[in-house]
Amino acid sequence: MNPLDATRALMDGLGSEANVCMKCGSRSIGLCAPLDVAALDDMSGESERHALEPRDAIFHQGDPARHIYTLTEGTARLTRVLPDGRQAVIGFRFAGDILGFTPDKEHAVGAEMLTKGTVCRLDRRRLEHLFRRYPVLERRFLDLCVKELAASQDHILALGRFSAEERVAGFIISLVEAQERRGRVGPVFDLPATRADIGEFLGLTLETVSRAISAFRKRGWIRLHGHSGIEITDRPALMGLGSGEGVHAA
Amino acid sequence: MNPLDATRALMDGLGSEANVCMKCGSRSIGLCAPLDVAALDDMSGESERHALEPRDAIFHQGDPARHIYTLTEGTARLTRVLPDGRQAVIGFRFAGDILGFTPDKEHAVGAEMLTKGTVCRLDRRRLEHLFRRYPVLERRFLDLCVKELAASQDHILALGRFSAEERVAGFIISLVEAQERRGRVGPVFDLPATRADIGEFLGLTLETVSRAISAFRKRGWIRLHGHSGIEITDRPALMGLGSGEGVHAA
DNA sequence: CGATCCGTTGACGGTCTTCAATATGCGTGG
DNA sequence: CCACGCATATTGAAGACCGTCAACGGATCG
Repeated sequence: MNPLDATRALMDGLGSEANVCMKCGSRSIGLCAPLDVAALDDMSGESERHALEPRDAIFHQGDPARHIYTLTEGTARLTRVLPDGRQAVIGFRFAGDILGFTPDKEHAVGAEMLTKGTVCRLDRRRLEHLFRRYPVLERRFLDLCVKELAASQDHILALGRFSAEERVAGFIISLVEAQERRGRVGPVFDLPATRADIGEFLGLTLETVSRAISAFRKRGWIRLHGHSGIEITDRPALMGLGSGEGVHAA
Repeated sequence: MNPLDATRALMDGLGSEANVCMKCGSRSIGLCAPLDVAALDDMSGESERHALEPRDAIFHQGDPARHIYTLTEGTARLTRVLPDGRQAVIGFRFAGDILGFTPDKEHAVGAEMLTKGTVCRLDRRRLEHLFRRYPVLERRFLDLCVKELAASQDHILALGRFSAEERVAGFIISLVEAQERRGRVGPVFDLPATRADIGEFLGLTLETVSRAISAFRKRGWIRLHGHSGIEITDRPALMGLGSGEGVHAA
């Protein structure tokens, strides 16, 4: 995997294929891809939808892990907090991604909405049941999980070795690519996270993120449209910086 | 999971149960735990052992992923390199851990020995075959993979939010706990990685790692025995620092 | 016994954080 | 529709932390 794909894959998280799941509506569960119609029916029949507002929690760190969720609309962030209150954003999740899957008793991370949206909730025991009935589903979880792991490792690489501007550039590119993979076309893309959210994801302060974005703007690499619109005007430049083709050339 | 467990679980990686695998000898493959004797026999019959020296590569980043490996003796590191040559150590692996499992065509990380040791090599197609014959094995991979993912997320948290000393303290604690879980008792533990390796794992330079270790020594928290022996003399202090009970108290 | 690798320590400089002030966009209610 | 107020973003200045460069010390091995 290209290091540029780091955050991209991370943010895609579990499930990013584009096919339609019966009850969940327009956007799909990547998981459903290998299932036949009967299985989809099973799965849909056992899930319930919930509408959520910005800042609503889907689940909290430490909650008993009784359900898994599919984010069907909107954007969410995964967070992890330390005993002393410091917090990090572990990743962002978009429509089609899966949240809260763990073999543990409790959720190790919390999940909160950044925008309005909806989730599909599936009881964990029912998922186990589905695993037994459709073994291919379990294999799919395994594959997605390994992909996610690779993405996390890329993020580790970025946090450990990238400068502030490199991280922000990589983040913007991954955000754009994630939206393109979901069918977005226009030159203006969504920037659903605040500077603070981005900073907590990249291990930077919000000021440093803001300065990096301003620098890109001044160099003519991007243009901002309001508080949540971003246009890429020099994609190669951003990609070069964000994928580790640093000055430290080999 | 306690944030302190971050690196610990990461370093344990896939597989840490203590039971004996037929051919691999003394230390076990965690994977084998749920299998019966016939299955173990199958698995052992299809693997081959390799002896390795320090700095030997087990596989390189980009190699076709044709095998998976069980580290049966010794310590290894997983590395990932950037186009410009910058490198990060993604994690350390110890006896009993699994290396190189991926659904992708190529290895996304490289693996090299830090010490002398041996690995058990299993053809990937044979693993797929075993998955079909013993479905519980696949489920085990999934669980281990999710655990590993949680560990990576803790490492992300550490890289993004911990100071240099906090990271080094957390690393030492996890190293010690990993060895204790493998049955090591004495007050003196093994430190199989160089300052440079530790630095590349923690996103620091070797000098900064050295300074942190010196600081702990001067505070009476640890004592060094030669180049690869470390004794913990004030464990609560190290644990407090390494688990994020920072000054920023809640 | 010299060579080499690894670790330690010091001085200096850069990057990013911190603290602070100001500006801009956005929603609300007049 | 415009004015107001709040949240978010921007920008500046100062300083902390860590990286860089460099010299030295100690251990191991041939």
